[in-house]
Amino acid sequence: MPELPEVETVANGVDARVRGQRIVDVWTSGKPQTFKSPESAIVEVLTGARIERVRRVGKTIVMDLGREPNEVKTQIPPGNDSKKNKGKRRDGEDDSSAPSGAQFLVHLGMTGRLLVSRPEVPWPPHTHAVLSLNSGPNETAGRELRFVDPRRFGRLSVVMPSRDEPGGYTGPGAEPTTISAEDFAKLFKGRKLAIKAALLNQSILHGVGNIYADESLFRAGIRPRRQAGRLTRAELARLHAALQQVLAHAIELGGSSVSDYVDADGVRGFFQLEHMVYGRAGELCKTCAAPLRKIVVGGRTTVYCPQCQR
DNA sequence: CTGACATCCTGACGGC
DNA sequence: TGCCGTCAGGATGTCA
Repeated sequence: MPELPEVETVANGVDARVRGQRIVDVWTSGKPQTFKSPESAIVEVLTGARIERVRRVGKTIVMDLGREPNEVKTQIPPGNDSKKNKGKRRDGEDDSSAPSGAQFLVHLGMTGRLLVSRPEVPWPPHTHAVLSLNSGPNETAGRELRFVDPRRFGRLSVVMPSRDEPGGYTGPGAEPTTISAEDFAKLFKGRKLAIKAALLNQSILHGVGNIYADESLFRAGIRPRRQAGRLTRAELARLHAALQQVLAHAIELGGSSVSDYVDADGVRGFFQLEHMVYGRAGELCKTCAAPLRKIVVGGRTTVYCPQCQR
C-alpha cells in the first residue's frame, strides 16, 4: 500500500520520465468513483498541457501543468460540463479554460499504480486513465502515462490555483519529513485519540500510513494505544526522530513492496525487508524475541512488541 | 467537535 | 483440485 516513501518513489520516477512532455491525448475509463473531479474537467485540463514537474504532497502525486502562451485558451466543448456548474464548486470545476498553474492530482489509494509505458505494451487490466505523451518530434515520443488500479481506492482530480491555495495543492496536514520536533509535538497536544490513530490521521500529519505508523512506534518504544496527548516530551522526541529516520530510510530503499506496490518502472522496493513489526504478527521481536502482538487501533490492524513498547 | 465505525473494491490466501 | 470465506486498508461519510 503506497504511503509516503512509495508515493515519493513513484513521483520521482515518473518525474524523471515525463517532465517537460506534452499531453497530446487523454483517455479515461468512466468508472465514476475513480474520478474526484468530473472526467470532462480532467480531460479538458490535461489535453494539450505540458507536464512541468511531478512531485509528492502527502500521499498524493502532484503534476504541475503548464501551457504554451499562444494557446492558453483551449477548446471547451459546449455543454460538456454545463450540468455540473450549479451548486457548490468542487475541485476542477472552475469554468475558465485551463490556465497555467493547474495541477493534476493522483492518489494511488491501496492498489493504484502510475506506469510509464510504450504504447505497444498492452494495457493492464483495470486501467482507468491513459495520457498519451509527446515531448517533441525527435525525442522519446509517444510514451504513455497509465493509471492502473484494481481495487479502485485511488482517485484522480484536477485543481486550479485559488485564493486559498495560490501556490497550489498543499495537502491536508503537516509534512512529516520536514516538520521540526517542536511543531511535531504540538500536533498531538490535548488529543485523546490513540497515538497510532493520530499518526494515521491525514489532516494532522499527511503521508503516514499503517506500515510507517507501526514501524516508527516500534522504533520509538511506544505502545500504539497510548493517548496522543499524554505522551511525554521525551517520547514525542523519540517518535519524531524515529518517524523521520524510518521514512528517510524507506525512501532510500525505494519503498516497501507489500502486496502489489511497484514504482513507475514496475520495480519493487526493498524496505519490507527492514520491517520490525508490520506484517509480523505472531513472529518474534527482532530485538527481544518476544512474540509480537496483533490488535486493532483506529480500525487498522496494528502489530507491536509488548516487551519493547510501553 | 471528537472519535468510532461502516463502506467501497478486488485479489490473495487459507481451509476444507 | 477447486471452491468459498475472510482479509487487507485510505479516505469519506455517518453516527453517537
